[in-house]
Amino acid sequence: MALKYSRQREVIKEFLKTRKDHPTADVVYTNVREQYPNISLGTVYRNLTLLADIGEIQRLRVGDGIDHFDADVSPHYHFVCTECGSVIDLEMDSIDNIIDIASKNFDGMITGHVTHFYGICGDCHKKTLS
Amino acid sequence: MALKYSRQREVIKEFLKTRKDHPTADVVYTNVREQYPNISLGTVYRNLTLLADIGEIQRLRVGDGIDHFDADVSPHYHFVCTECGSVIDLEMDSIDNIIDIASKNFDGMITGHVTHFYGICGDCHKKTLS
DNA sequence: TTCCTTGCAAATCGTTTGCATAATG
DNA sequence: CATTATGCAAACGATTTGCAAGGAA
Repeated sequence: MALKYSRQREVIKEFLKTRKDHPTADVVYTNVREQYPNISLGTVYRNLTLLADIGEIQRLRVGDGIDHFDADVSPHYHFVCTECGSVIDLEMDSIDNIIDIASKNFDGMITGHVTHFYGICGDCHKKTLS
Repeated sequence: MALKYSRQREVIKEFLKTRKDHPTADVVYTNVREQYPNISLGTVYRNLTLLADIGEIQRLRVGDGIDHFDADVSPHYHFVCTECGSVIDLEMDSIDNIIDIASKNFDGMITGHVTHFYGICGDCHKKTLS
């Protein structure tokens, strides 16, 4: 179970840090391949899963059926544009109180929630007007 | 594009109405097959997709990678047990105000949100104690 | 007769896994 | 040397699709 160093894992992690658009595994693969031509898709998947499991990155499921990855593991929310599909970070106040609201009439224990917002992003909205 | 009657579609819709546990396409298939032995998986998928598109049912993506379906299209929230995977309806006050909170520092237009809660359901919690 | 819907099987897509080899500690 | 990680390709599970035949309007 002990983790050993791997160049591939470092490159993947570094690449993810440079992006704020929450790329998919395939996008990671394509890009990392430019600096590391021999890397395989399987290795990318294995490392993304590993990094997500140890909490160094975050796996995002925003409803399009494809996993996205985020190097920012701090709690924050995402917006998904129904027009272009882009995934954007939202700067917003905490809404953690919704857990209390949801817990009120529930006999189990709620430990977390997943929320993402959708609509039209600023860029797509501008294009609609022109 | 005009919709024509189909026995299969009716049976699928009726079955979904009898269940409040948000079955997957495969569960729908297996169950409908008992009353309609010749129905094919493809037909089930086609009709679930069609019904979701015209708003007669709801497609649920709760993060397990498998689509669930819900005959209740009224706005409500779901709880997912991390122990047994069951998807349960929550009776809770509206949290629609989170859209306003999210919109505050955002330049696009937010039209909706998806939220689901997770934790340990009542049943699993009881089993843990015993 | 038009054309929507079906059953079936093959295809697709994202993701995982087995295996022999390479790299790390 | 023990063990973890890799590349490759095959396998996987959920879902979609092409096609010829069946059923509704």
